[in-house]
Formats: sequence, C-alpha cells, structure tokens
Amino acid sequence: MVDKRSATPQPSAKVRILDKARQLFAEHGFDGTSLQQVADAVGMRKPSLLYHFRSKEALRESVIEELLAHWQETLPRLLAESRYGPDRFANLFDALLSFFEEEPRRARLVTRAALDHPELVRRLLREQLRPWTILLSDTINMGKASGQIREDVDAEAWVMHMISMVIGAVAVGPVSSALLTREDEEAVDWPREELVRIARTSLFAPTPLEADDG
Amino acid sequence: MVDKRSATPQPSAKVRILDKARQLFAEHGFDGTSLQQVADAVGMRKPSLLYHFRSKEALRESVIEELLAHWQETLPRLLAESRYGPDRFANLFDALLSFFEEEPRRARLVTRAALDHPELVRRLLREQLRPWTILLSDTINMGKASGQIREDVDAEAWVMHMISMVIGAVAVGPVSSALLTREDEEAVDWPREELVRIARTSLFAPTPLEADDG
DNA sequence: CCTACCGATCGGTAGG
DNA sequence: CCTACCGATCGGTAGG
Repeated sequence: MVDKRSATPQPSAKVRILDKARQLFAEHGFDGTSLQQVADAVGMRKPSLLYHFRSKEALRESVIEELLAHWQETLPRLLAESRYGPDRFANLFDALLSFFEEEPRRARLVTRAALDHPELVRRLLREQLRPWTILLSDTINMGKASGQIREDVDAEAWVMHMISMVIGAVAVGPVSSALLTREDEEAVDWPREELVRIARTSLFAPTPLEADDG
Repeated sequence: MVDKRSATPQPSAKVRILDKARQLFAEHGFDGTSLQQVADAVGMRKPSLLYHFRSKEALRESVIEELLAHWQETLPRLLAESRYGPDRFANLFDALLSFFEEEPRRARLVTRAALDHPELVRRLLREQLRPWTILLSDTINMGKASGQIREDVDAEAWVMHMISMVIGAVAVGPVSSALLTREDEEAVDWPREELVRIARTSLFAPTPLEADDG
C-alpha cells in the first residue's frame, strides 16, 4: 500500500480544482480569489493548476458552465415530477428554492457571475435554461384557460422574475434579514414561507371563497 | 481667468473620488477595481487619492455609507408622499423601483456590497433603513384591519422580500432577460409591469369582483 | 505535476 | 496634491 495521505481514491484533479474554485469564487468573487489560493485549497502548486486550466479566465468559465450544466440536469427532473395545479406548483417552486437553499453558495456564485460576466451568463441562460422556462410558461398559459391561473399573469416574465427572486433572496438572505425585527443578534430564520406565498398569490386566480373572506 | 480644463467650479476632491469609485466598484466590483484606476478616472495620482482616503478599505466603506445615506434621505420623502391605499402603494413601489432603475449601478453596487461585505451592509441596513421598513410594515398591518391587505401577508417579511426583489431584478435585469423569447438579440424591454403586478397581487386582498371574473 | 522564474501591477509609504 | 519608491503578490511561462 502506498504511503499517501488517504486510502480512498480521489476524484480527478480537474474535479477537485473545480470544487475548490467554485467554493472560493462564490465566497470571495473571481477577482477576490487568486490562483494561489485555489492551488493551496486543492493542495497543488499554482503552475500545476495552470496545466489543467489554460488560464484563470478558463477556470472561471468552466466553473460557470459546470453550474449551469448541473442545473440543466436537475431542472428536467423537477419539471417531470411536478406538473399542473397548485400542489404540483408548490413542489416545483419548493424544489427550485431548495436547490439553492441547500447550497447558498450556488446562488451567490450565479449572482456574482451575472454581475461580473453578464454576456457569458446571458449566453448560457439562453442556450441551456431557456428551453425549460419556455416549457414552464407554456404550462402556465394553459392554466389560464382552465381558470387556475390569473388572467393578468405574464407567464414568461413571471418565470423570469421568480428565478431571479429566488436566487437573489438566497444569495443575500443573511444580509437582508437585518431588516427584520428581532432583538437577538444572529440568524433570524429566513422568511421562506413569505417568499412562497408571494409566488403563489401572484400566480393563482383567487377563489370565490378566498374573496368572500376578505 | 486661470488656464485649467474647465471654467465651472469643481466639487471637492472627496466627492469626485467617491463618484468615480462608486461607478467603478459597481461595474467591476471592489476587488476588480484598482486604486490606480480610480485615480486615473478622477485625474490625480494614486498617492493623492490615499491622502483623502486612508486606505482602499476606507474608500469602500465610504462608498457604501454614502449610498445608504442617499437612500435614507430619499426614503422618508417617498413615505411621506405616499400613504395608505392601492394608489399610494403604487406610488411608493414605483418610486422604489425608479430609484434603482434610473441608476442601475446603485442596484449592482448594493448587491456586490452585500456579497463582499455582508456584516457591514447588515449593520447599515439595521441602523439606517430598518426604522423606515418597520414604519412601512406597521402601515401594512393596519391595512389588514380595513380589509385592503391580505390577511396572510407577513408584513415585515414582505417588505424585505420586495426590497431584495427590486434590487436584484434591476441589478441582474439585463442578464435574466435572456430567458425571455425574442429573436432579436439585444435589449428586450425589461418586464417592469410584471414585477409591479407580483408585488400588488401578493399584498392586496382580492376584491369579490376580481374573484367572480376567475 | 514540479521547481524556478518572469514582468506587471497591487496597495501603501516617505518626504516634500 | 506630487515624485519616487517599497515589498508583496498577481497571472502566467520555461523546462523538465
């Protein structure tokens, strides 16, 4: 048995580099992270890192592409699992929210990428994500005919805003929660339910029962 | 008459530095902007810049504080101008949206600051903005009693999410609009109205008339 | 994947 | 507000 640090087989160098780079870029930004820091985190020398990625820019693009690819892989499954109707909607929105909540760095990474590299993210959104959001907005428009969905919804714009809202809310959640009133300093639990409510009430037609209550 | 570039009296050096720094930080981020670039933009040497601000970090903090101060100055006026009811609400939300739309860099700067310096922004939000958002959510809660506001609204969380949503939407608007279907490449007009609709329908109680239509 | 090394630029200081 | 200059670090290359 060889005398290396670990007995468990490691993932490939590229994967290990991407893992650490994603993490560091999300927390400190692309410009706020040096190749040296990435190399240290991975446990190799800086020039070795540049053997796997031709430049820092190439590393950035790989990180972003990988993120979108992961999403592109997850989204069809979510859409397949949850179709029409309020219940299914809840599942889908919940899945979107959970996708980012379970790893808030994802949300911060996307937000940073959108600010630092708008053209690249635009291209990836268009190529990889738009087909799915079109499918979703078509489904919403069908829901209008059956009376479940509000007539005044702009389906495409609504989907866009919801994605932006969820990512933004998760990315800066720990900051904006400073606006909530609690005397105890830290970590007020994040008002997830209100976000779900905003999404739901802006999409579904009010029932007569609901209106009578008011 | 002296032989300088301009006859119009210039604002103080500090103001000119803050102007350019705000602009550059918003577009390229704090770590993506060098003191040299700021100095060039202002038209002075780098050490002169450091005479006015003790360090790059001090410059960053001044930029952020100035932004919040500007907001703190604007917000009371907005609140005074627009009180209760759907009309007044429209004014207020519109004013918030316009505040960032007229200068999208403001939105990008806040977003970047929240990502790069969460503790600082949290502190400033709490100290400078929270009193006003409390006032606003109290007003919303009063609207519940009169039946104008939905019973299920979590006023504080709603206000927080709306602020976060508006800033996020403006900051990354040019990117997320890539999800909209238009074949022509550039600048699909940003779906502002749908954002307003999301805000309104998630806040106001549905009228019986509205429900009958569905 | 490493050692050795590059020019350029970084934030910041000394001294006037 | 300037000139002159600092050590540290940046992304990246040569060569193995």
